[in-house]
Amino acid sequence: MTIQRPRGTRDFLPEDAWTRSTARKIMQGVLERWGYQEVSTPTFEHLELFTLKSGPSVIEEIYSFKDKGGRDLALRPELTAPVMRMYVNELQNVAKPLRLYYFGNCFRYERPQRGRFREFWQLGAEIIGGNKPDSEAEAIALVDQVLRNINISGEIHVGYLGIIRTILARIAPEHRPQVMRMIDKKERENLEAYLNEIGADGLGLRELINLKGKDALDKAFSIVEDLGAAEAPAPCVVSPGGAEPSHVTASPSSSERGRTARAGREVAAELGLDEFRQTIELLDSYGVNYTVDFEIVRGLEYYSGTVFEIYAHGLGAQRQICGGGTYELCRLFGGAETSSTGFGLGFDRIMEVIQLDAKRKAPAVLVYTPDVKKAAVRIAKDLRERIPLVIDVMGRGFGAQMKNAANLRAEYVILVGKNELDSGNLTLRDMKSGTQESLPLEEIAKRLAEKYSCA
RNA sequence: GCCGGGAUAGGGUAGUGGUUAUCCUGAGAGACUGUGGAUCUCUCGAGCUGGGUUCGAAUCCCGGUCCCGGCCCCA
Repeated sequence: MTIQRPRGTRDFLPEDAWTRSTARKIMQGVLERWGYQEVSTPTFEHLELFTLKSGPSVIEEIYSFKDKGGRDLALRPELTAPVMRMYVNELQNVAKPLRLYYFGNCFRYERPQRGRFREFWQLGAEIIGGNKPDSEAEAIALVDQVLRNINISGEIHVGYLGIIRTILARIAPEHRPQVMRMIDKKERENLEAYLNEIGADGLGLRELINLKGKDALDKAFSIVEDLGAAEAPAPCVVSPGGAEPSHVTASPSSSERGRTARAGREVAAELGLDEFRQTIELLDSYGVNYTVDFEIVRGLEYYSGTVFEIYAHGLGAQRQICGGGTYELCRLFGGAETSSTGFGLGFDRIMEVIQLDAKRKAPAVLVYTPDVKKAAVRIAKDLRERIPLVIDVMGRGFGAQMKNAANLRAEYVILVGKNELDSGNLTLRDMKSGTQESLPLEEIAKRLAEKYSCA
């Protein structure tokens, strides 16, 4: 019996690995052109980093362990928390905004299924300390561009949490997590029944989450105007999984507590709905195709403004390939509060649907007669300064080397034997056409370098 | 954690309780020490695992592992 891979992990064979790294390079190219700098953090962190962000219930889904010094550690289940930890630890004093991106493997203890593994890769970006609408539009436009560059089309759904938080404030705190969960899970009937049961229908919540597409924003304004007529208690915070948050995030409007009966426009301003409108308008300027969708809530308390998700077609049950939004995490990790906008892309799900035009080019092959092996090795070493090239290490004869070169799908073969060494020119063979030319080494290197540069 | 379907050479597969477990592909050697993916010959290589039923199990039954699809969850 051979040793198997651990459950939920994968091997990437050469072809897969090439596709993955090619796609990653294309995506990183876009991020670099938008001025984002790559960062990288440890594969494991203190468990507390993740429970602080997502609540103690995440321990169930995390690979955690005690090390030999008795420390509680965890393989990272995501990368936003580590990156923000790094920011708080080491980058708080650099000029804002800070544009960072990351690519790395993450680990979750979950039941594997399509598009879900125990070791998976995330690529994401964070823009720290920017002006909210501008940052939000940039983040969404950026991820849109990243996906375009690898020929992935997805539906971008953009939502906004300000209004929902305000409506939730009119519901008793013990009911809030459940309501939020039902919205997130799109359980409409359950939600309706539950709202009736707790006497919270008529707050405009159902109307709000049904708003989709072009007119959604205007209609949201009118719902907010209706809200303005009623008393507006303090906005609330919802904790994940019903856990009690020990780290309540300050809401922008908490100082407004107690004020009553305001005009709708004022409420809208206070909720940042005008800011959301700016975000939307900037998205139009960027030329992004999106749908306004107030049903996107991303059930987590640290999201504070615009939130968005992207869904790909042809992926089965796990079709979300991107999630992001504006959040407040710095204070939670012991830093000065700074709002950030970011997104994470599920790299593996993207790899399930990606179609790349390019294919890996096979290296050139240097075929030699066994009597000139030592000279052939020196020539190969020179050529490798410029082009990918392999040489026989099996002790094969000339004919067998040719056969092997053909099997490798090599497009070019360089022939070296006594004739070549005597004449000072090498023979370059084009394997497709079968034509051969006698050329100096330098000329061959130059020609092939061109062929391989546009790979 | 739950439901359903699977697992046979490196990859893809056939077989139905009973001889030496099929076929394709792959890999290595040779025919062939200066010219190709062909051909021929030879070689390598397999019933996930542990129990049970049976004279006999790759085949039937049970447990486990892993894979696939879905549920739960999804930072």
